[in-house]
Amino acid sequence: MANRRTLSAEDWIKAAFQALGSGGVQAIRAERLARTLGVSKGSFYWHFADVPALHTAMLAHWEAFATEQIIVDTDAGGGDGRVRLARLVEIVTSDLSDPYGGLATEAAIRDWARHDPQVRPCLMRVDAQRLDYVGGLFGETGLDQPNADRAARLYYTALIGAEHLNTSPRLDLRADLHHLLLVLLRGV
Amino acid sequence: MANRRTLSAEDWIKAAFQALGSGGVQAIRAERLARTLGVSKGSFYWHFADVPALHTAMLAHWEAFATEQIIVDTDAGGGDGRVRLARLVEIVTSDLSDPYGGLATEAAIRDWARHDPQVRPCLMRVDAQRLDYVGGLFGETGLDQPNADRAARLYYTALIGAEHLNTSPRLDLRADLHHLLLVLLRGV
DNA sequence: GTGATTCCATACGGTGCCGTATGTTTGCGC
DNA sequence: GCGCAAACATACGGCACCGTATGGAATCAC
Repeated sequence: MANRRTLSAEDWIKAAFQALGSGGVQAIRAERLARTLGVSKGSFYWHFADVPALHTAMLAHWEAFATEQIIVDTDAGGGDGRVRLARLVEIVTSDLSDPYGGLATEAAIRDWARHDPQVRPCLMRVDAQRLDYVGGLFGETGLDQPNADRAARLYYTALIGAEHLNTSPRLDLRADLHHLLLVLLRGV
Repeated sequence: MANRRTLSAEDWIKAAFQALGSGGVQAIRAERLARTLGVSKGSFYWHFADVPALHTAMLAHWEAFATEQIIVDTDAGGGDGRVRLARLVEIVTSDLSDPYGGLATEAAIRDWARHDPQVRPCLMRVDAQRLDYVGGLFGETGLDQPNADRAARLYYTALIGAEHLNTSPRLDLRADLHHLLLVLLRGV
């Protein structure tokens, strides 16, 4: 019983993302999370009005996090646009599963948005911001605007696809994605 | 009360896919489906032992369907490998939502596999068969084996990505995917 | 120290679902 | 027309969850 401090809303949100990643949206339940955190559900209903309130809090956190996380992770270590674009492949093909930013979380939210119209605009904003960022990186390499934008859309699409195909360890897409990057960088 | 015949297991499976596409795996419930079909749940438990039994029946149906559906749809209308590969773009970017083969169903199953280890091998087999087929189409266009395989992996990955990005009507990936196909067909 | 506020526990009624057990109708064999 | 099996309906106990209501400990305000 080392840690006996009181819980914060962020603790609940983090646990909720853990549940989201491992079981989908339906796994986010008040009583279940309470058991995981070792408290009663009375605690939950003090921090949140109800489960939908937790949902919106999660979305707000994730939107702020996911929008800049890709930028921070990609810029870490420096390098020019080409190097940073290549780093995106490593990020996507590595299966680090930390909340909030893990791949399981991302995939779960993308699936969540498919069944909940409230989530869709949030995900669309994140995608749009990321596309702008990736397009900027392609622009840094010397591509003109239309080619950079198209390369960004295709590259981002392939990365999302790889994210959803990582269930199969047989097909290792890392080298393929690097090759795609090379092709796209040629402008064509 | 026009239709008063008795239900078959396929009727239940079709309704279950409908629920899967619109609400995810957790939406597949015996009593819920019974209400949708206008019968009681006693009917369900006559056709299936329990809900997991329905799940396995669904997977068996989907595996047989999804494996050859892409082949049938793509070959419909004929054409050489290049034409058929282009047809894949139209299939993926169109949002026909019929069970079983709809895009929502496909995405839901791909998400289902992420949370249920029993589904994973089924999805892996489907992906492998489709990759072989797409690789064969690229081979028909004159690419050598390694290039055809790599093109198939990248093309299939991008198609899957587009499938999961179709929540956003803003980015119309159709033209981009056609462009990617042109690039991949050049061998490189 | 005591009043208020924070943070949580406990207890409650209600709902939706599961799986089973058993009754009921319908059609077919003969 | 009778037995029989298919294809349901009905009714039951049980579970997991929701949200609320209320009580209690712990901490701070002053």
